[in-house]
Amino acid sequence: MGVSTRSGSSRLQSVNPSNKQQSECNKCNSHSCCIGDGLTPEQFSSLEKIIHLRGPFQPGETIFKMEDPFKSLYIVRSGSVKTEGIMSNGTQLVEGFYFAGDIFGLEAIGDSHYRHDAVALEPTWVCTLPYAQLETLCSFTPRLQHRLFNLLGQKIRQTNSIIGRGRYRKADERALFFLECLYKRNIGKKDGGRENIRLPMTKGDIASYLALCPESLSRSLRKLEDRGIIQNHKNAIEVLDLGTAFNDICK
Amino acid sequence: MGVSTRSGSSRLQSVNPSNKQQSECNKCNSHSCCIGDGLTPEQFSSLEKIIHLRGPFQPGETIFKMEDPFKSLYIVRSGSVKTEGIMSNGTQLVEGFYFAGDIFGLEAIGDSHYRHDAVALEPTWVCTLPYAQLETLCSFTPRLQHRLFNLLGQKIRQTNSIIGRGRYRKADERALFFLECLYKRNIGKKDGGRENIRLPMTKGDIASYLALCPESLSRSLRKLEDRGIIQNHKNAIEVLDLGTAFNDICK
DNA sequence: CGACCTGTTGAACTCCGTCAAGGCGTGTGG
DNA sequence: CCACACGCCTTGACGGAGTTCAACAGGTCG
Repeated sequence: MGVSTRSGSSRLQSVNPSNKQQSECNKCNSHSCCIGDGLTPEQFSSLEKIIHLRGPFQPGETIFKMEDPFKSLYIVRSGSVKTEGIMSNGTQLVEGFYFAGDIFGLEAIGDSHYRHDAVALEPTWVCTLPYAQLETLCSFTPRLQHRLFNLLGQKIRQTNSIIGRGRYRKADERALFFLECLYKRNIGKKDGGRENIRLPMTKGDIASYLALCPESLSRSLRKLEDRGIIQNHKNAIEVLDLGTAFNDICK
Repeated sequence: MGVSTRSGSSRLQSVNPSNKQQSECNKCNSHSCCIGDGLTPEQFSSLEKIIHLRGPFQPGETIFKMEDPFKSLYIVRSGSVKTEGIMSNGTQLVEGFYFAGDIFGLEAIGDSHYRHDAVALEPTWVCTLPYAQLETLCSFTPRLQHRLFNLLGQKIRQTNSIIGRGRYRKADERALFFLECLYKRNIGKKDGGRENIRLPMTKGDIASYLALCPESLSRSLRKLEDRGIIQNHKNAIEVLDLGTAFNDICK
């Protein structure tokens, strides 16, 4: 869930759709992004007909809420999104982070409503994929069906990898693993010569996502900093020696 | 993942296919089980053509291994199955439990191989659903496609519910929540007047699944026993007062 | 019978959550 | 412009929950 561990479509550059026209995704030549990979032009235009661009959402603005009836899947076009649910005791918890090219809302498939809120972390544009129409389109387009099945399988694997195995890790390892995931997505995005992981979410959000209290995360980051692995900033983390540390700490 | 929280198809009785003929599933009138819900007879027979019955697997016997190339989804016909993966440091961890009517192997969709081993917990029969053929069939059968999408969405929700939210719970709550899930599946299966939860897996497996050490689970079960909520046996747990305790402890 | 596996119990220690306080950046209002 | 409040993050001290280590009980299988 959330922070992607894949490599393929994760390099999608974020494109700022400043005009409300359909803008070109520099991977797929379409705003339908990664889901349209490998379609013929005709299939592509069918897909484009059902997709809508929505935005901009301002930081903290809600894209959909738990109570909303499930109508659409979403793809992040630019910006970033968190999803957060609520425990039976009332505490909120962050369930995923999504960046440009990521699809979200998959958890709601087969359900009547969403199970969590989706909130923009920064100025954000999204594409909506009306699900009923998408499913119909899939039944005429084996390639699209194949893509969607694969995305769902991938989502399950990601959840197992990050959430599932994260449970067995200690706080330091969780923090490091999280950074590793973000880092993989940010390859090539060097700010001023140094490799930076930008953090559009708060540290509190990260802590919640990792099932840690904010204090524990803060201490873990401090430890990593003391070891010379990272440098901790307010809205970013500077990467000094992530690779070897990762192999070292997470074995 | 694993322990199902749904209610609909969970009541599928386990059927012992003692003859290798196609045997009747008493919900779907077919060994294709829940996935074939709502298909026309012709669609049904297409589905049945690609499905194969395999078994019996003996306790501890492997149904598929991590290294195996992904070829098929599986449905538990009778008996029960655990899936277990391996952490980077080498420790094994149980990722799911599956009972009659449950589908497993979904995590492998879109991947070249399985990500974990599947092991029978007791004498077990399974149905194999060759995935490539299933996908092809889906593209001719919107209803089947719909079912499979829904199963995938459901799987994601289950994982989020049990694994995701379980992380924030304390040991006692995790144990209780796990029992609650099993109990819901076992409604109507009263052994000798008292409500029993049969445990085909070891306590160690359960502990691993809940991300606890076996000692902690043992102590948690003891606490629940002392409170008069359950009675702990070797391969079963007797339910005394689960409902109120659940509302009480998990709020 | 003894070897082995699973599960349970006790004691010591470790990690992390909780509580409390303070620093820093930002926005607001005087 | 400064004062102040507020949210976010950090740091320290403490305590509790859970892991680790060790020993043992009960069942199963050779």
